[in-house]
Amino acid sequence: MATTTPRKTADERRIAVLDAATHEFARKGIHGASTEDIARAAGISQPYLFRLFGTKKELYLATAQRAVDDLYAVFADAARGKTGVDALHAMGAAYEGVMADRDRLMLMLKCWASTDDPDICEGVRSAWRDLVDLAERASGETPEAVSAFFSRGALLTILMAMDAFTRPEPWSKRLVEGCQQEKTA
Amino acid sequence: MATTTPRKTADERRIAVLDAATHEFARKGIHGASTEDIARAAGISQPYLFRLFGTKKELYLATAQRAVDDLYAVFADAARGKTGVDALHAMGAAYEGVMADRDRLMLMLKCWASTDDPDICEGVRSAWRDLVDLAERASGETPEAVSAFFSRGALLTILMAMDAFTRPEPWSKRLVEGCQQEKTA
DNA sequence: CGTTCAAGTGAGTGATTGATCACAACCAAT
DNA sequence: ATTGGTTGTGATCAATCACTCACTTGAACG
Repeated sequence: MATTTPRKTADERRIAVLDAATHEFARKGIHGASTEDIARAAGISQPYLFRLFGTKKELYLATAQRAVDDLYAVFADAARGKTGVDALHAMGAAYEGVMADRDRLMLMLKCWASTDDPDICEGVRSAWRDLVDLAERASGETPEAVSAFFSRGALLTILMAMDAFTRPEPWSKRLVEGCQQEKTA
Repeated sequence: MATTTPRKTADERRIAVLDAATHEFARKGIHGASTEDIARAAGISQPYLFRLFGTKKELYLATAQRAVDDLYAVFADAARGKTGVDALHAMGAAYEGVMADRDRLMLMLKCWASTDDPDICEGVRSAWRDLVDLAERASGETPEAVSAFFSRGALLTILMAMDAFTRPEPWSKRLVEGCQQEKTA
């Protein structure tokens, strides 16, 4: 009656753990989320999580890295073959798709706010450096336009973090609309 | 030889605790900071901290509330007697002064990213509602202008969180300059 | 002095958590 | 069938943390 236990490769488990960790870290942050909850959500035991990732912080860094790598890929795909404001518009439109994945965006926002840990801070800086470089190279636009692009992204991310889209209010709707209307004049 | 222990009022102690809590919460967040560290930094024992604030979360909410109240007062002062874009410019200039207080800004950013707790989330929403209302009423500007104002503030806050001002890099300088140059055309 | 109330703390507690280690189960190859 | 490597876990530990309780110290007042 012993049920056979189908095994999976360590890489499959790693992905499952990263998925679970994205969800948990996005809600409770690195200090609030527990490795036990993550392991349970990933369907493995907690000791095995440490075997796969060594340390809670390493797991956190890996989770954040995957999120930002995905975002970079999305932006690069969107901008491919486009130049100027077209590239920025395409990236902006792509970001709206990214925002559907609330966990991933919340995780990144939490990272941006995690200045206490130098390793996390360094990862965030290099991620932003890459994203800014991509936006500048793909669009060839002025610093003003690039800044406006990232400014809007920052505001939209914060608005999404405070549930402004699932529980909209007049003021938040106005902010979002003001964000989307770009120089229609 | 027993040194006299000069006593202070509970309100004085509360302020000292709020100061210490602002610093600790700003760096490590609500889950990462410990009440013992906060109490020590405030110069009192940890049990007395609980007598003064009841709960760690209540202390966190009080700390965040004070920070946002201060910010609101700064904006209201800056905009007093001004209208239109002048009001927004004055508020923007005042925000640069606010950014000198890194702890307060980091605390607010951490709050914006704290979506897991409904109480904190509600406080953040009402704080933003007040700030947006103030900016709209004081300036009377279009949603586009108000959104641009808050967008820039969001980006600058995130940039400050990742030490972009104390450890500037070319890409971050470009972003900041692009933020400051507003419609010079 | 004696009373009273607020300020303040030492000592502890139950619960959680990151991390470790010994050990078991499964599978492929010789 | 034995070997060896990978997957996977139960049990446990040392530390930390939010929070409590009993208790003490100081000051103002009659």
